[in-house]
Order: sequence, then structure tokens, then C-alpha cells
Amino acid sequence: MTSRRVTLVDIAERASVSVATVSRALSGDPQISAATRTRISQIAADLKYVPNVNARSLVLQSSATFGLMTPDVTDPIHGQVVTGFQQQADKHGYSVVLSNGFWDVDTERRALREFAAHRVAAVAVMGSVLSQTEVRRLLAPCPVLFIGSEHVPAGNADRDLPRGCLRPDDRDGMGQVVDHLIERGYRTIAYVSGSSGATQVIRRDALIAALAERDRPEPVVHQADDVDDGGLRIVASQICRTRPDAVVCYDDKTALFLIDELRAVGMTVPNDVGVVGFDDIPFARISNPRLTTVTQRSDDLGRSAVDFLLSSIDRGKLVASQLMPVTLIVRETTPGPGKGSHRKGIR
Amino acid sequence: MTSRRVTLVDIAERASVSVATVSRALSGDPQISAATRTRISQIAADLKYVPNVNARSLVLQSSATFGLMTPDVTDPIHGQVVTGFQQQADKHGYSVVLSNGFWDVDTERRALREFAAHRVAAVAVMGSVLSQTEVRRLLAPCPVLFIGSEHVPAGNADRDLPRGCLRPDDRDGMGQVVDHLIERGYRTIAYVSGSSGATQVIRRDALIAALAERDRPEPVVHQADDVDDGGLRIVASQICRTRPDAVVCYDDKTALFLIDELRAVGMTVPNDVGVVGFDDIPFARISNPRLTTVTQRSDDLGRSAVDFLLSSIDRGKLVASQLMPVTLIVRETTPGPGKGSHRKGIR
DNA sequence: GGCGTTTACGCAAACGTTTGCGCTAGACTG
DNA sequence: CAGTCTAGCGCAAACGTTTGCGTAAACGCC
Repeated sequence: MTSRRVTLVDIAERASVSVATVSRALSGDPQISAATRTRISQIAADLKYVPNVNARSLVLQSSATFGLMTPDVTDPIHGQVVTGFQQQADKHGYSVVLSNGFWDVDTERRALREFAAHRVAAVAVMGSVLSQTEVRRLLAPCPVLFIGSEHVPAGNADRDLPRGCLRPDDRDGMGQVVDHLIERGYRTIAYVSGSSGATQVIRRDALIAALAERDRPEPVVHQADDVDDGGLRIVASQICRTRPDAVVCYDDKTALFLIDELRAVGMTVPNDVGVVGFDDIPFARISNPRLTTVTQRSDDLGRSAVDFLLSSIDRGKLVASQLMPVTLIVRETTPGPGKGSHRKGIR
Repeated sequence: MTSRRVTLVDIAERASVSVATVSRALSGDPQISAATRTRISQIAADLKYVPNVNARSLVLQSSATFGLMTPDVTDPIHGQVVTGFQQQADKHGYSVVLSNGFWDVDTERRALREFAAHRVAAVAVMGSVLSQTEVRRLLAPCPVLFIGSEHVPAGNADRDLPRGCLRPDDRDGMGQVVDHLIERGYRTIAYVSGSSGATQVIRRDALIAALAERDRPEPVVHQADDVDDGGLRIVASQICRTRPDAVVCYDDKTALFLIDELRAVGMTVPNDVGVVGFDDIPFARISNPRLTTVTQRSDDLGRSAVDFLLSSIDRGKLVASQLMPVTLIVRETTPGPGKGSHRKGIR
């Protein structure tokens, strides 16, 4: 607060040129002679000039900034996407304002309005509880991209995607999961989902479809309300009764919490039941037992997202939606039914 | 891009008043009559007016925005701080631009310059690899707060804190850890730290001090270079040889990865060795075995950070530094040496 | 040396706000 | 009724950039 920030006019005075010249020189405009350009750059450096992006955005009518809304950065899967997004964004000279929606309608609305107020160049939203149309309306002329699974009418999870949507190929992933499960001899399969969000209906439907395609019985689906706080306890006891061979979970977090609750009711993974997750968060590979899951290269997802936005910015509209490839990683939670002599002798 | 954004002049025209009046009306200036104020607000709402914060920041000489730099949001502990920061910030009408430093000097410098360019009101940085003075210099007149442990000369970890620094009371935490370990009968204690960052030297010194104060032998300290990618493997084998009663880790992530590596070399936690972490990340309470750790209410940390910044903004300078209280949470990884009959019969 | 062309730079408007100050009309005071 | 006050609003400057257009000097050409 003490010393005023140095502006273009300060540099202009010191270099005895006009502000326009300084501006052009610093932006590398070729119509400025090399001599004055270097001279001006030197002075700018001496004065520790740092441009005011607010002023710039004002005249440019748009700031070199992306808005990114996530339900909760705390969730590892979202954190990874954010990271990738971040990296790619500032590789292209964009910065990103982050907002958490916290699965709350009003919070999300405020966040989106904030983006609009900042005149961000584009925004990516992952896992909103708002409808896609409301989001787009709130953001008005600004291009929007939906990361992760987006709610589409059940039954055509992989086709008729709304434009401006980038998500992992959950359907293919579920196919791989089911193939693996069948190969290992699991027969009865259950599904357990977290509380809210549109992703899980996609994954659930994908699982149902995958099973149907292979002439397997429909899965029992369990729904947990508050995964972080004991919401899976009843699910665990239900599973304890129904005794499916394996249970596939909405995501890794759900899977890990479920395993914990299963232990509490006396069921051992993978001895008594196989478990597979989704997302491959960092802790999936060091959990005990290590979690079988499907990885989606979340950071790539984030990176692709900004590529998406960039191209949609200069084309003026969003390009077609896209599915990200996905691969199953088999670890210790699915050795096959009854084969759960998991690291005997060590634990 | 199609329809131009609506501005104050649009509202002014429609309401047949001046722009100044509109501005004042919308900001609740009492010198505008209640009648016109509501009339203008109505029109603004009809037109879906959303203010241009860039223009505002330009005249206000400062944007209602905080910069927040973290090494990596993916790390759960940082994620939680970010979340708390976020919440408190937009409770006060501030938005936050996030940047990852990724433990890289140049990335951090770019990020800080970005903050300066945005003319953020204040910035909080957690776990920078830059020196505190360089950070402050880069950010010039803008107040800076260091979240988390900050590097201070060894030996006076808890006093002579540099101003503008907010961190958990690691020293007290380590005291609780040591007391707990002693009470449970652990005698030889090792310390394992992650690679970079200033936090761990603080915690290491805190552990050393805590042991010394209680007339216990100095700990063996291990240093891992790349925790995420097998860096703890050699540490695990070392521990396998030296056989300490317990090992306290720099943070939960390190602890969890270490436990995984220990299993790989045939050591069981807590049977063969006790483990305690630091931070209480979400997965600490569902790991197998569940991790004894010290919690620091990371979201509170984030919240306190913005309170800090807010008060430092209107006072014109940073208030004194502050230690956040911390408490030990005893779970399953420290039952006492040899008492590791951890959940027998279940796993 | 006149003419056109290029090079290198300056002028000034514009972006959307905020705010100090000035102004007017009506209310109030004596 | 003249003067003072106040409520309610408008004028215009300012914030720091960018950029279209103008222009002066330098240059090339015959």
C-alpha cells in the first residue's frame, strides 16, 4: 500500500516516449524499432513493472482467465483435474479462478455469477447440481464446458451427448470392469453409489447395460446418503446380508469408505466380497488391500478441458463433445471369489 | 459473444437517470431515495446486469480477490485449507485465484507475478520453495500471509515467528505425540520426512526437542526423496533393519505410503512398528489400520487465514503471527509395542 | 529534388466503474 | 418572504490499458 504501483506512464516518462509506444513495445509489436523496444523493456524491468490485467481486461472486453467450478477440491479426483487444468491454462498464459460448489445450489449460483463478473474467457464446470441450461444462462455469452459425466437421459449414456461436454468413457470402463469380474468368476454383482450428482446415474446405467449385454443378472443397487460420515454403514450391513460376490462402487472414495465399513461389520475384502472402484485416486494404490479401479488420467482430463475451451474461444463456439479413454487397473480387491488369501503371512 | 454485456449506462438509459445514480443505487448508497433505488434494482435484475469487477478494480485500485498459492491441491491437506479459505473468502465477498507452485521455483514466481498483475487485495501462500523475502518482494505492496509452517531458524521453532505467518502448533503436537508414545511404552523412535519444504524441518526439530525435554534418546531421521513414487522403499528397508519401536512421519501421506512400503518388506503395522502421521487427512481414519495422527482442523486454518488477511488489509499491515491449536487423535497404528493384535479375526 | 513509400512513433478514444463536488428544488426557519 | 438547509441527483474526472488513425521523418526511385 505504501508505494504506488508503476504503470505504463511511469515507463513512458522515463523513456521519453508515449504510453502507446510502451504498450506496443512490451507486447512485442513489430512496428516498434528493436532499439526502443529493448530500451523500454530494460526500463520496465528496472522499475519492476507488472501490468494491470484489470485495465487490460477492461479494454479487451475479456480477461485471460478461466473459471473452474468443482464440487469440492478436497476430493482427490477433482484435485487432479484442477491440477491438470491449472498447468495447461498457464502454459497458455491464462490464469484460473477456482470455486467450490459444495453441491449447494446457491453457492454454485454465486460462484457462476462471480465468473461472469470477472468476465472470464470461458468456464469449465465439473459435477454441478444445476441444470446445464441454467448454468449456460447464468454465464450468458461465455462458453461453458462440462467436465466429467453430465446428466443425459438414461439409456443413451454414450450417444446424443450435449455439446460442450468432456467426460471419461464410463461405459467402456464399466465394460472392462464387468469383463474382468466375469473372468475372475464373480457372478452376483452389486452397485453402490454416493449421494448426489449426475455422474453416478451414468455409471450405474453403464453397469446395468454392460451386464445386460453379457447376459448377466441385473445388479442390486445401493444408495448411500452421506459417504463421508457413516452413510455407508447401512449399505455395508445390507451387503452383509445379500452377500454379492462383488460390489462395484461409484468411485474410489466410496469404495474405500465402504471397505472400512465392511470391516466393521466383519466382512473381509477380498475374502468375503470383491470390490472395485472408479477414478484411481492416489490412495487407491496404497490402500490395504490395494484397490482394483479404473483410471481416467484425471490430469489429462483437466488439460484437455482447457484445450477444449481455447479452441472454442477462437472458433466462437464449442466444438463437439468428447469421451476420454479409460483403463482398468487390477489390484488386490478382486482376486476372484474365495481366492482372498490376500498377502497371507504378512497381515 | 453474441449479445453485448449489459452495463451501467444501459440501466441508466432505461431508468432515465445518470450512471452515477445507478452505481450508487446498486451499492446501497443512502443518498439515493428508496424509490429510485428499488426501481433501479428492478431494472438491473430485469436486464440481468452483472457488474464488471475489472472496471471496478481499476478505479478501486484493488480487486476484491485473494491470491492463494499452494504446492499442490491434490494433496488432501492443502485441499482442505483451500476449501476453508474459499468458504470464508466468499462469505466476505472476496473471490480467490488459485495457483499451484508444484514445488518449482519458476512456476511459483510466475504464479506470484500473476497475483500482482491481478492486483489482488492480499495473498496467502502455503509451503513455498521461495524465500519469504523474495515472495514479499515479488508481491510488492500487497500483504502476504504464510500458511502452514514457515522456515524459521532452527531452535526457536515456536518463538520469534516472522510476522504474517499462520501455522499449526507443531511443537505442541509433537509434544502430545511423544507423550502418547511414551505412555504406550514405545522407546526407540524414528522420524521420516518427505523431500522438500520447510515444514518438515520444523516438525523434525519439534520432535527432537520434545524427546530431549523428556530425556529420551534422539530419533533416527530418515529422508525420502519422492514420496509419491517409491521414495520410501529404501526408508522402509532401513527401518526394517534398525527396528525402531515407532516411527513418526512428516505427514499422513508419508505415513500411509510408508505403511504400504513396510508391508512390502514384510513388516506389519502396528505389530512390528508403530506409526503416527500428521494432519489427519480424510483417509487417515479409514486406512487399514487406521492412522494415529494429529489433527489441525485444516479448514479452520484456511478460514483463519482470510480473517488474517482481512484485518491486515484495513489495518494496513499484518497483525502478529499465530499458532493454531492441534490435537492428537489416537487410532490403531499405536497400540503399544507388541500389542498389535489389530482387529484379530476380522482381517 | 519532387514524389511515393515505409518506418517509427504520438494522439486520443474507449472499456465500465466509482466518487468528490456541484447543482436544483423543495422544506424549513426566523 | 428572504434566507438557509437538506435531500436527491448529475457532471466529469480518474483508474491503466489497447489500438485505429494520423503524421513526421527517413528512405528509395527516376
